[in-house]
Amino acid sequence: MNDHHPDKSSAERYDPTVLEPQWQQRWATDKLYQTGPADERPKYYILDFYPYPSGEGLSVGHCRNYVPTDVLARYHRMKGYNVLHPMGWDAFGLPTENQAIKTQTNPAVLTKRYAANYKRQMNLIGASYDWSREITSSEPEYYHWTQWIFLRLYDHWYDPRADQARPITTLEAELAEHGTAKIGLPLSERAISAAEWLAATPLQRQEILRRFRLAYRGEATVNWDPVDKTVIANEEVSPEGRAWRSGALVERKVLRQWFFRITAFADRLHRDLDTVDWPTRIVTMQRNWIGKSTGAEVIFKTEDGTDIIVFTTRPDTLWGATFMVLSPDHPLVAHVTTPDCHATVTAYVEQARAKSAVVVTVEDKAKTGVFTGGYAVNPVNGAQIPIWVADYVLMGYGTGAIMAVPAHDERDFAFALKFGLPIIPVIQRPDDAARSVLHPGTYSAELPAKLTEAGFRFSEDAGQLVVELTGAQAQAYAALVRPQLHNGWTEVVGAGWLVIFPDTVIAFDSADADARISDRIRTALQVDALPSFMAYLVTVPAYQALVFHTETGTPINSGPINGLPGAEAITRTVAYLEAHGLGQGRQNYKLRDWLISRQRYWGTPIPIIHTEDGLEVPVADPDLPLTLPGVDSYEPTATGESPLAKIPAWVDVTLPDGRTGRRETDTMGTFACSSWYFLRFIAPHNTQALGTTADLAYWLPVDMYVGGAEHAVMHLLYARFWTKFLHDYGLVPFIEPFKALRNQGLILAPPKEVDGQIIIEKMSKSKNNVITPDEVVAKHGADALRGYECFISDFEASVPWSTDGVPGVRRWLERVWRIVLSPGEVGDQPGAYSERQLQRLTHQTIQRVENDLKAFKFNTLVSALMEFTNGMYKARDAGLASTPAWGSAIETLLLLTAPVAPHITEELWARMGRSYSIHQQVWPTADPALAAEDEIEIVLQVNGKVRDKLTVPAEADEAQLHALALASERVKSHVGTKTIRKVIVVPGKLVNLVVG
RNA sequence: GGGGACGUGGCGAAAUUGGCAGACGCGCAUGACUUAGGAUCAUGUGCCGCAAGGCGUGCGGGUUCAACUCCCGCCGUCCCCA
Repeated sequence: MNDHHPDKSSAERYDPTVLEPQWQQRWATDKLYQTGPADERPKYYILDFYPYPSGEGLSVGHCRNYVPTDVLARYHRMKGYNVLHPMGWDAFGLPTENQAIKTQTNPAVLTKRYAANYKRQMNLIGASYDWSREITSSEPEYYHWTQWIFLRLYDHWYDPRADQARPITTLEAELAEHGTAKIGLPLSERAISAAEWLAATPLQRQEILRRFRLAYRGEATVNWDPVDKTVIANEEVSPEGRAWRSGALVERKVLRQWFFRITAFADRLHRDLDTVDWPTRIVTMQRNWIGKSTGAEVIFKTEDGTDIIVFTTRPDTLWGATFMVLSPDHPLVAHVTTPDCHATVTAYVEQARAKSAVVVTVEDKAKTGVFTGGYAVNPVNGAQIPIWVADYVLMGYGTGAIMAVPAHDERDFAFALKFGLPIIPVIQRPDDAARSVLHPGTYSAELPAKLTEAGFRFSEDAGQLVVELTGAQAQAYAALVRPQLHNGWTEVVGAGWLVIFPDTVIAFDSADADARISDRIRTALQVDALPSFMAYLVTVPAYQALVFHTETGTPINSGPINGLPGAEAITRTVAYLEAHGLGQGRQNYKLRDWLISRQRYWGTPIPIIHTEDGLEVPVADPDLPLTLPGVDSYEPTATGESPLAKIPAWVDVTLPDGRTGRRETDTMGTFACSSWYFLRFIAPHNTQALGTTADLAYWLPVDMYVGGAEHAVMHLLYARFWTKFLHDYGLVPFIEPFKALRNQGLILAPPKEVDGQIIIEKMSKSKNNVITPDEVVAKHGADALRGYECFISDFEASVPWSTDGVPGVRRWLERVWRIVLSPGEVGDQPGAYSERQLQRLTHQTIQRVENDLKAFKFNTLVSALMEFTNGMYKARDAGLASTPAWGSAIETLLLLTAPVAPHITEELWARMGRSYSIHQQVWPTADPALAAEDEIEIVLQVNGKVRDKLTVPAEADEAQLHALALASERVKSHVGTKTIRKVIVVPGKLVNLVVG
């Protein structure tokens, strides 16, 4: 190669717009990225969240994850892995359907058009997807298997003893023999006897099995989206009660809907989060969503012996339960209400229903509730406690009934104060803090001196004494104070809990004591009504911080569990309840079953037929896929029925046995499709099966799954659920679908200045600030775009797009271009850079790039390559371009850069006469010996400040460094006459002299 | 209200996890070269100061020979849950 005027010849200039399409075409022709079958190589399955194709196409923000996953795919191919890197389309769903209605176009046509555009853009940026495995969830070849899984779920139940899903036939056999006796149902669920099962009609049996099937149709109060005219899942409702997609205020309706029994898998979904390499943020969000709590069901009996089951996470506070609260929807409300309370209770329940029918609101409203007139018995202490109805207890959580322990639960405390119910502390404060207030004129003049003498700390203000105590001192304090009280009373509050009158001391330890204390105080205060002692205490400012706590601790006033440590108090109470038939331990979850019904056209049809006599008949496997009919109008009906209901030719069916029926007209929400798509990439064209177990076992789980954090709960939770079910079913041998997960940060619009203020907002079509990959590629090429997508910032950080960033990366690529094609023969700075240095840089860069890839640090990976390139310019100026180290450096630079910039490296590889394709070469191996430094720079500090730097052999030991540091002139001048007190030597790093 | 994350030059950001703060890039400045189509190359670029030197990772404390990093308390931004 020659050095004559290298830069100006146009043939030599880097022109991505010419070379990129050429190589893309060649790769496609050669099927370079097509993944073969399972083989002996280790596999690497790297997957992007499959996108919902919209008419707007991809922005540079969408490429934020497509580029890094592509880099990883290319890297792993070069490392010798069998790489699966597929792409498909999440194609069913409302946006496309709404678009179809608006434009009077078939949604399948729109989907094809949008997906084709996405695919074009992905190819434009050089993504190496295996397009032979492309899937589209709205096509019958795909949703055939969505329906197939639905039917398997329908045909299974969850056996809590085996902790796995089993065929429904096993349940039927068990019901015929034992009923539900051995299944371990929660107390709050109605048991079925074998006799009852055997005597049941088919319709009754269907109702019983519905309680167990993993896919079931149940009546439920659901979230109705009045804009999209469909039901949506709880997860799709925002905390403000708005629909996730449409933004409409959600209404509540009672409808028959299809559900998946995800709650059966709640514990495994919670537990197995321990086994995945996911961002902790996402793991925490999933845990919170599942909301596991451990506690107990407790049986409270009403006066007539009816059981009311409550769930509590704090069985240790049972002795402090001074009233009960039922949800307005609780079935026993009418039963416990006495005739004279009937009118108020009925009115309250109706009003509560009306409130919740409008909006799902935040639970922050004022406490409301009414007394039913009924009483229940506290099972552990026999106390009669009133039963109230209040809307702060929700039917959907726990059992819809609670025992109220106002001394240790915030909502109960507020409720009890508002309605004058007794509040009895039953858990010792862990800090044992207590206080006593002595009012002016109630105590003798000698008391302050006596308190001081006895060692009590107190403050005095205008004759009011506030004494700081511990619970342990309460009795001694009472003995000291009582003789000095000549008027009124005082009390020990917080721990120790005593009321001290001149004539007696009363322990505040029961509802009974509460009544006696309140009586005396009421008389003393000369008030007409004082509902409870606590109602008085909360009016004393000095007591406010001490009257209430929610911590676990040692029980007091709690009979047999008094004095036990908190955790043991809970287990002992549960054991006590179980031994006496008063309750049982139980896990509870906030997670609700997954509502899958959508009253819309553009979704997977649910393969169930309803016969005239009310029975559900699943569509037989050979009749799958059950395809969507072609229709002219996609408009949803306002009645809560899907548009499919208006197509008799599709809806009305005759079964082989002659019965007639109607097809289910609800379709499945799109989260059903996305709950298993990662499995279909293994066998996208298999018409006989979803996939074979052997292939699924080879390719899965997904090794690296990359997408946005907005799917933290819904998609990832559902996909995990289906995976666990298919594991129990025997199709797949793994329990978690996604081994590792990473979330890309958002790319925002470039900052713009409006009225002197810098504004950064999200890219959106409506704000007209979207930057497309098309425009960037046209200007600077795909490789520059890819490089900048990597370089822009840490992968997980949100960051505005900078229009100046791409040219910077492009300049680097041009430098690579020139250094490879026109290295020059002689440099003008001979000796400034050594061959050994170039060699070291080469091998250090291999190490850095590889480490950065493993750590998902694509930004520092690119800067390592830039530094490598800069180093090569230095080497060239030093005249190293014809050395062996040079050739190796050039080759390494191209190989390391190939994943980030596949086009330019392929072109340069070819121009160097190397064999096609660079993407099929072996990744270079770093030699630690060649990467090692033989000289390093050591920092010399005096009192922690850098005063000098030394270059020393890398292996210099502590003693040598010590000596060199003391010999440094600059160090000496800073030490001066001061004494050296200490010398810290960190070999390879620094020497710090501590003087003074 | 509870939980979590973050806060570093003019800008995007690095920092092997307690050891030289600001790598790399953008921008800017100066120079070289050139009939410049977003050129290229070299040098410089945290702040204050003529300098010696000092000050610097949101603010205030603490631990340590040594703190962007660990601890405590504030302030601010964002996210999740109520």
